[in-house]
Amino acid sequence: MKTDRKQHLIKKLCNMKRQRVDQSIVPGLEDEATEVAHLLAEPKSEHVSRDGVLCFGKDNLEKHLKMEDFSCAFDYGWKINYGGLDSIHGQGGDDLKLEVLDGLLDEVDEVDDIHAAHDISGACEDFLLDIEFPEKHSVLDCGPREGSTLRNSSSESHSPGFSGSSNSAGGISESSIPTVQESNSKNGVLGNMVSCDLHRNFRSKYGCQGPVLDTIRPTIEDVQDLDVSDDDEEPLVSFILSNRKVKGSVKVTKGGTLLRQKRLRKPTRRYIEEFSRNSTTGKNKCLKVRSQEEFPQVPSKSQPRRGRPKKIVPKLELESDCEFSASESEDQHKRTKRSKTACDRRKHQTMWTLAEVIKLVDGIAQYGVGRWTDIKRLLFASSAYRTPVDLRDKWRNLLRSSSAHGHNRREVQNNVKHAVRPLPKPVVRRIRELATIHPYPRVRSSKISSVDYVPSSKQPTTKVAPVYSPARNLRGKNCC
DNA sequence: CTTAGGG
DNA sequence: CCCTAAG
Repeated sequence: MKTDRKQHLIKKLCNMKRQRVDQSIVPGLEDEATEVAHLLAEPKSEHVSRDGVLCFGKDNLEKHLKMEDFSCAFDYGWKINYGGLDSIHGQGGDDLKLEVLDGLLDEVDEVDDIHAAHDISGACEDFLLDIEFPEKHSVLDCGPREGSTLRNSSSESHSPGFSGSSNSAGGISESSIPTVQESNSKNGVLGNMVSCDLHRNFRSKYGCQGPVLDTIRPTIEDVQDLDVSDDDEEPLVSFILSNRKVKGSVKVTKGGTLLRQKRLRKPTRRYIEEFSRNSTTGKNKCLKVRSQEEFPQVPSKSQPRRGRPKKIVPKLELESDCEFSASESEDQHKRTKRSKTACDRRKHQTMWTLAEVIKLVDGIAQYGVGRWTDIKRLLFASSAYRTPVDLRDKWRNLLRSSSAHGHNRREVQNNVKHAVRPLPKPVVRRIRELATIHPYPRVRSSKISSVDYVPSSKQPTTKVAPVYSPARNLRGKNCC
């Protein structure tokens, strides 16, 4: 009987929520919500609380509806259920999330970003899940603000009433607080306990940064354990979890298990080797430096991922180490050298987000191929990583991939989509266009063959050609 | 220092 | 991503 009523209430609530989505404000909902919340809290089944926790991050409303009422509705499924308006807003929300995250990441609210993200909004729909991983990954860069960003954007997606501020990046921080409260009240629908928990988290989050880590981390661990088996079924969940883990300033690329893996993997054999070596030689300085790099908190702007200095520091140490290790065999010495360099240049494979790719493509469209430093300075100025060389490499890869499954088989591409990181079709199209306009040296041959490139068409396409020389000037002028 | 190209 | 050669 209780469950019966519960369901009824949930449906009712659901309807109200839909109303709310449309009308943006429905007085009296809070009361109803509280009532339902009590009912739900009583059974205290595991999944209720879990859902509550998991729903915390993104699309609370969506998830609630999905899990409780529309079990078949997932991902964008729910958008379909809710018709045009919501579809638009939902997409807008996701789109916005992209923009906002990226914008904050770059600390520059460039209009370009918005353009870029907007361009791909259609594509995002398909690739949302794929985007989210890298996207959240990049969130690492903006620790403190990330929380509010996420929440803000999430609420954007289900409450059009707030979408007024969506266009201005400046309004985000302002609107985030009230929005958060909104989210909380929605969360409360499923359980006050959860709500309380969230409130705690929020409070600590907005109050002070320090304690947050300690507060959140245990929660994460708990939820993580619960969630392990559901990871496949609930991609959003993993997304949320990961995001929260990110708040713990731990680098995470995917599911929760990776967290521990990474942590465990940190003291590599090489590291231990070095450790012992250094301790025997009594050179702690080297060790210190290494330990700093071995445990990178986040690729923050203040600590560029790979700076030129890195080259210098190890070199000096190497020299002194050579002096010290006079007794060592040459082979060992050689190995030390190699391991040192390898250690310093360890791969921090920061995945390219779709937004980044689009920015890159935009930049290339603007400045042409080969002006990597300009593109880097103008579009990736705030991305501490991503050297011009990286951009070039990425472009090379993009060319390759775009030409790989180009005109041949779209279906295959769709199949590959799941295996490899897919590239939205519009983006691929742009890449291919750019590739035809200015073929990349050397790769050109394969490129041309696939696009049926005619050399004469390159010059007439003056759209980009003239940019080349102005860009030169720009480079000189551009001091920011 | 920047770019191209190879690994 | 990394490294190196070339301008």
